Amino acid sequence: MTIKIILADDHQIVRQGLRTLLTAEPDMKIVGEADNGRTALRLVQEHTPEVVIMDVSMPDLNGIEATRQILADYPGVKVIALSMHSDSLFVLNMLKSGASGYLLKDCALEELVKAIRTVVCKKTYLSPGVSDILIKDFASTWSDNNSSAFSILTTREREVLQLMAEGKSTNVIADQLCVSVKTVEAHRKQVMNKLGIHSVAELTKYAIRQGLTSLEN
Amino acid sequence: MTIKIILADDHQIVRQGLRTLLTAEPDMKIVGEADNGRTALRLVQEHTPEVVIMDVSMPDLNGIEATRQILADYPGVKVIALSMHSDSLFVLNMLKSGASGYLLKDCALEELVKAIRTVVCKKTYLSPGVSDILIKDFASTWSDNNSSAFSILTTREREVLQLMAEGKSTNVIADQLCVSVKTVEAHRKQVMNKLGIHSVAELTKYAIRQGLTSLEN
DNA sequence: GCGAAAATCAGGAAAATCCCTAATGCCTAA
DNA sequence: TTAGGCATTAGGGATTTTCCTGATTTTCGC
Repeated sequence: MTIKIILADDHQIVRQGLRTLLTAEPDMKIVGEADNGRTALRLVQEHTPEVVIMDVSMPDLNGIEATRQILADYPGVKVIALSMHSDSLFVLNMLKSGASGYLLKDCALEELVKAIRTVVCKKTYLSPGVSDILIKDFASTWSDNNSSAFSILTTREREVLQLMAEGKSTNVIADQLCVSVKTVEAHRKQVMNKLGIHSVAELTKYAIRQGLTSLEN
Repeated sequence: MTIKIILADDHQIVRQGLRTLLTAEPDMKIVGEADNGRTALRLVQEHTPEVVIMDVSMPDLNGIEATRQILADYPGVKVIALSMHSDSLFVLNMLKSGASGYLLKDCALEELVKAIRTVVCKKTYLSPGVSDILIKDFASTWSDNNSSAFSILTTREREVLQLMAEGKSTNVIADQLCVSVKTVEAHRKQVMNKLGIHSVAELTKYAIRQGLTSLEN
């Protein structure tokens, strides 16, 4: 049986590399490619793949949020996170969102094949080094700190927050989400109230700390 | 001869610890304490100390900027940077600003005494580990990348940018700098033009990358 | 000193934000 | 099954901020 795979990464070169590698495997087939989370979401609905290779930080809709939404609708899909940073916040948020694996981008390409085979067998796969991060972090701050963005904010609110933190104006956000400016304003207001933060600058910092957006881009 | 010292750190506990340690040295005297860069600046004018112990990230006016301004007026003053993070951006910007030493906060307190004695003898002192960072970084990205905030923006513009990135409104910034709102607006506009960035969110990210503000606070 | 750059400020138009209100749909507990 | 809570959507009008243009004073290097 063929394993259907979707690639989601905003760097074309990365996608090319992965595609080349994976097409060499006779029992794997890439059925779709996305350069942002929103497209990935749509492709999953279209193709119901077994596995999604998901970059953590992507513009528009990030990998963490995309993973949450995919798994809410398709709990059987296996998501493997792929990231440059071994930043613990990203790793933890990604795994909290339900990812089955976490790979660092500097790992050997062959590792990805191994990871895919592992997760389709209902197991999980972590890059060497990632598990260390987990242990260190669980031991310290994160054990019961459950006030992350993912428990206080609604899905829509997180979306709006991310877009704000990416520097988009209310107008642009409204367009992108296909709702009125007023709605976006309402969400932003709600986010600010919930977090007790009333400036875009501090909202941006919060979003970065929570892994909703990154310092780059 | 007594070495006059000024402490600038926004954490009271840190200042207390340092004070306790340094008062044990018969030839050293703390002549002033500040919890932000602006106060530090004023204290230097008042006391013309030999040494300033300067935290890198402080609210209102950060340690990097404060160091620049102090050394512009008092080139003989020795500034020793003190920081939690061994983040290379902070280290490099601090040293570019003219600091004579860089200590990590997790070093032994006795190291500070050693550092002070070293810098007053016209030499420099780096925490073990900091020099590694320098070498690694100079080798890679930083060799000629001179488009940092410190070469494009004026002093005033950096001040305004930092305050913006701390979430302060134009109004508050104007108050704090004792100028009119219109002036702050003009500076912000200028900053945005120079950087080609036109949203507070992205300005904030830029400021973080440049070490003008930190993710906390 | 002199010129360029920096820092300061004003007025009015345009845009974004804030505050209040409210309809709709969905889920849950009584 | 119905009432209530929450998420999402949205409008109107007041308020605030931003944007654009232009101008004066201050500073600083040569």
